[in-house]
Amino acid sequence: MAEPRAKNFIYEQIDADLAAGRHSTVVTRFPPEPNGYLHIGHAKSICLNHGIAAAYNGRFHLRFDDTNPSKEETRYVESIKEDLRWLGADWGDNLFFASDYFEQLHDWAVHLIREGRAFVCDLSGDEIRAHRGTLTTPGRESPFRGRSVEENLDLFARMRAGEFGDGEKVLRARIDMAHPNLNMRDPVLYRILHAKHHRTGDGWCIYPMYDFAHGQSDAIEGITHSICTLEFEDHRPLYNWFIDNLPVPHRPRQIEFARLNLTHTVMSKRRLLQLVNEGHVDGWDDPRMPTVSGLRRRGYTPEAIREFCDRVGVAKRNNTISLSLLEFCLRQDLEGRAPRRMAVLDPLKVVITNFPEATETYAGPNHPAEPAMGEREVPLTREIYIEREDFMEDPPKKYFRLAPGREVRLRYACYITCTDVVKDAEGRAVELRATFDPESRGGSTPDNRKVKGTIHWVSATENVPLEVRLYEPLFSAENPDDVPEGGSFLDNLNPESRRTVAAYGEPALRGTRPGEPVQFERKGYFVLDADCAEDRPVFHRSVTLRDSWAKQAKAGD
RNA sequence: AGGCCCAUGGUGUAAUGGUAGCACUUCGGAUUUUGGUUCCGUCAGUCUAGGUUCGAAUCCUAGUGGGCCUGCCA
Repeated sequence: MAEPRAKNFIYEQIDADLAAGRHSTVVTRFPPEPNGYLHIGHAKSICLNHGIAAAYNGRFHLRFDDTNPSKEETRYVESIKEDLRWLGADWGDNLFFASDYFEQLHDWAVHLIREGRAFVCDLSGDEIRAHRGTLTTPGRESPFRGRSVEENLDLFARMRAGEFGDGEKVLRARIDMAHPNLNMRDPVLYRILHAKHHRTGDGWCIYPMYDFAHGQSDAIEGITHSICTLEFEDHRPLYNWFIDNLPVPHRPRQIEFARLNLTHTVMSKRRLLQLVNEGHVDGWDDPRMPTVSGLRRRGYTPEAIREFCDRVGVAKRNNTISLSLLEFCLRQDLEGRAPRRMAVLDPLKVVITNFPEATETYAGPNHPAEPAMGEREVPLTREIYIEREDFMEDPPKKYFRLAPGREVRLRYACYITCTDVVKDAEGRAVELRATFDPESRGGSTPDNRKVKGTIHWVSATENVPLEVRLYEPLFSAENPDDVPEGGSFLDNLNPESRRTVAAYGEPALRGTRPGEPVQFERKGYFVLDADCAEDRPVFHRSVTLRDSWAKQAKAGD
């Protein structure tokens, strides 16, 4: 038996089932409804299910839970498959649809009717609700509960034949209207829906409810462990009731775990949809969205997401994971593989007054610790841009970047000393004058003098203009729901969540391909947008580098 | 209010009746041609009260706190 990397309570239960001989193999599944896009919470479930199947050398199924034609569309099926493939969750030949089982499910409904365990009910939706009772009071039995098997069979057949309109009748299980678990109070099994289904078309006008479809679909596929989130805990007795009362070929077991929550974001489909519909973001794949497509566009890698899903753990306690863990996983993954480049995001011109007119070329390793990644050429000219924040006219003690009279190293190139500050009418520095030490070419000097600061730079004449998008969390509050009485999570939307700047990059950036991570030295990891025009590259910042100076400076004020 | 579930540092997660560990975060230090990386260190935890036991984070009871459930959604 495989030794799982992260042992959690689900593995223990599976071990126990295997040890008791209840199963000889392990089969899991990911069962999305094709009515929306996948988010990082789904990724956790995918990694869990796929990881378990892999750990036990079992099978992993992708099954679309498409029992509600009024909400589901083929385009969602495609995007979900794309997201799974990208995440690396391979379902092999095991692609299924609950709608493939409609005929079998229907036969099982007939079976229940024959056994006297299901009946056709004419009550309206409102009446069923009124009969259901409340959390503290028992429900009342439907007046149609006592119909004969023959009448139920006839009525159900006519429901299927399309003789009734939407909502006129439903098929319900006959269980217990006084059950403390409301799911057991004669739950609806089938409803009438004259809607075109994305796969079965007009083949059906009655559709099974989730409860009647899910467990039986698991049983049909031989799923051994049906892993779902906590809110289905109350459905487990019903799940088991169907398995107990139907001649199903296998006996799956439902196990619940706590869904993933992340700070500074929302995770429910409803709210994500609201963000898109109300234009708070550009779309489902907006790089600020916690969707799989948004994270992908932001520059997250499947490896980083899988590592994250591994690290968050699996338990039954409600949890909220810190966004910093997600960012940590990305940095960790990109650190070793992203080629280094230089780009200036907030340019300040520097004229190196004693620099020759001709361009000089310096070699910069693509990675400081991986010589195998090679190097690229970086042109240095008399006029360059540096980051505005890398100069201070009146620096605090521990600032070791450029200041009047101070010397810094231009990364990979040489030392410069600031000699003059050119200011505009408001006294703001608009240009610096500097001199360079010809002895320092290559980044060090024969006298071995120490230069504390190394800053990045880009030639003012040999560069690539870039559009760069800088991101902050979509919500400024850790918990977007943390609002005063009567407020909305939208009140916590971060107005600074996206900032677009015009930047300059070194020429080697021209060779970057969409989706390929790069590190802009000292500024973070970036990714070239897949849809931008070739002559106007757009880079998204995936994540910043850790910045202990920023922290120190902030603590200083 | 009825049923079900949950409770370990700031966050997340281990310890399965026998020394409370790991990771993220925080804060420090070393190294560094990225204030990055790497390395080392630091702060900090078993919800409360009873009980069982030689011994309880772990088992039992009660309390407290939190989550879910009254769709012909999934």
